Amino acid sequence: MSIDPSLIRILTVDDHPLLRKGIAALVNTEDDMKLVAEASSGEEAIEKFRACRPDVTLMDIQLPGLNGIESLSQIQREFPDAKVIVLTTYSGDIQVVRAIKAGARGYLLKRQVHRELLETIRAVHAGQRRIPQEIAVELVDHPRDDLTPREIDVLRLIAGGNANKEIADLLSIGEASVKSYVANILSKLDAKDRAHAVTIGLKRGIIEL
Amino acid sequence: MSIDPSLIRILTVDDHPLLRKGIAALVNTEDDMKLVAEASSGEEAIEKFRACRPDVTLMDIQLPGLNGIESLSQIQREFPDAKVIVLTTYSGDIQVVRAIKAGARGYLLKRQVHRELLETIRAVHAGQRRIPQEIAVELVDHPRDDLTPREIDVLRLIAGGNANKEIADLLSIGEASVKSYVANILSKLDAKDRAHAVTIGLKRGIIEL
DNA sequence: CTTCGCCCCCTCCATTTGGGGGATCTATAG
DNA sequence: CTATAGATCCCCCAAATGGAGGGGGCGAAG
Repeated sequence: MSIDPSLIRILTVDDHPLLRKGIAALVNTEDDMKLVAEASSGEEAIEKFRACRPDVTLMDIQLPGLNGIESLSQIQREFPDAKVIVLTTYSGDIQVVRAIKAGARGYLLKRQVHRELLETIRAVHAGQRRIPQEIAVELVDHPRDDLTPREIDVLRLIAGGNANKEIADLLSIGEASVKSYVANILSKLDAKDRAHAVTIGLKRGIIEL
Repeated sequence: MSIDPSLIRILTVDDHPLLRKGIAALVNTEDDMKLVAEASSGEEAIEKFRACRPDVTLMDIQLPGLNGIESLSQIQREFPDAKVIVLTTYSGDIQVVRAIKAGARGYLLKRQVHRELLETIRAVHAGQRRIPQEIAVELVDHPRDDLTPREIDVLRLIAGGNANKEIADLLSIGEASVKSYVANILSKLDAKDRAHAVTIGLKRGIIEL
């Protein structure tokens, strides 16, 4: 029962069973990799990580519920040398910045993946970082301030079709405050109006549908 | 080289290679199914369909580029007895209605899929239809008119942060026309304002990010 | 301690939206 | 032919928006 030191033990985290199956199928055709666990939520990811101590973790950041980045940070806190590769569907995503800040070693778009996935797993396992150029550009293009929690609240309510006054009531603040939040949001997101802000917020993963 | 009549020959259409791999892995563990082709775009789907004449086609409707529903309709036109199951990520989706109108025999959310996928494949292959309740409810809740092409144009431009006057210029029509389109959009989508319309449009799959 | 960021509140005002109407014209379906 | 649906345009008007200022408190980080 000795452990082959060259065998890369992998944990996958994704809420789509089919995607996990796809990763499993891909990984298990490789001699030097082995899928040791799967998780479908942030909480489960943390549990499975504790239990298995995988060499490399492949993690979707847009998980149902609240976490994704959260569970990534927590894993990093507990296991500072955890090697996590983030998988995502969309590229233009502020989540990327957060993921990298939270300690992700690699970043991949679900779309490309084939060779890249295997290469990235091996590179990250070898201690390297793999952030695709496409994403690095994003980081330069949008060094923009992240929205504050309150601003995100407001943006979410905007997306829900609430007028400033309604937002004010819902948040128990004055309409004037809402207006200044909206102004900040538009400025930070470089949006032309609230509808545009919604589009950008969704694109960047600041809010969800 | 005789063809086993009980063997269900399957074509998968999805732009995510990993997802196709997942489906492949799942399908190939079943004795009565065989994956005979894969496509990653609408055009490719049509080609592959012509070439392979699969018994059942699993198709994602949110394909890159323009098609999805388009290629489904085209396949149905050419091969009226084609059995297509539509796969999608999100549920609240007007695409569903279109897909069903276009001749889809089954409808599945990527999320659930496991048993359901196999069951649905077999059911559809046997000539049945499989529209989950969850979706059927949508159809009742939103028997709403689909947006007209022009309205969709306008909605897309709204999402891009364009003011009515800008939309008018971009479409080379009068601002008054834009205003009436916007009014129609708000009414049809049951949206409170343009920002809300964007949210709903994205949720229903009328427009994309 | 002092600064800075976040959060809250305010006023004034031009511009834009959105909700009522209604009116042509064209193409297509019954 | 007639009805229907889509695309285009028009008016009026109340309400909301967004852009420009301003101020103040509070907590964390320097």
